[in-house]
Amino acid sequence: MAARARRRDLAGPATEVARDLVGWTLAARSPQGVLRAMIVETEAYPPEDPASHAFGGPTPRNGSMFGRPGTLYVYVSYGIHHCCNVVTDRIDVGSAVLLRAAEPTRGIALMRARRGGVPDRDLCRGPGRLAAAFGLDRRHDGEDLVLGRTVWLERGTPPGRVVASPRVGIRRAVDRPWRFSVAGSPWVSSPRPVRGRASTPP
DNA sequence: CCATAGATCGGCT
DNA sequence: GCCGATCTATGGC
Repeated sequence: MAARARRRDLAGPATEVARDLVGWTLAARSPQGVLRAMIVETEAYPPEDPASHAFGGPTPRNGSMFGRPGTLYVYVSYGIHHCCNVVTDRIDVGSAVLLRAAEPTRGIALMRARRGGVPDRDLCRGPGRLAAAFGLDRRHDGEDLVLGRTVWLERGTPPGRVVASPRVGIRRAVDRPWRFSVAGSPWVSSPRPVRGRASTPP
């Protein structure tokens, strides 16, 4: 059924992989069952990007960003939330894609339980919410999404046009349209992409 | 619908 | 000390 993401699918410039990952599925196995959600929003953080955690070189926090393509990088945001990234380039490069939002497809009951009765639309709408719904945290940092049996990716096709827009919540390099999302999807986090940036909305 | 405050941790980008 | 790749609750229009 679902074809797993291969190493070569995830290897390459973050801007390209970020666009490719829209429409793919993030999957995780827990004692209570398998969770799946279709990725509808990503952001690229290439190595030369001043807004990237990897910009200043490796540290204990971002070390997994410098791993192989397909490595999972999970960091703590604002001391409370967790955010999940897919490493996309060769070892020691420091390039990743932030998973920002997804449309739940399997294990929705478990996601609802974990997310405390929020509307279904908000289960995975936002990077912190996505990590919470999947139960991912710093313990999962550095896991291999290509060979991993608890967290992995499956290839897919976007359900609509993929549009580019400026990234959310950063102050440096705001001019780079490195946020990719499914145009018009209700599962995409706000602010919604501005029309007419790099692609045309429906 | 929008704006704002507070939570709470690690890096200094 | 300050600020961030965030989210939630609350109060106002």
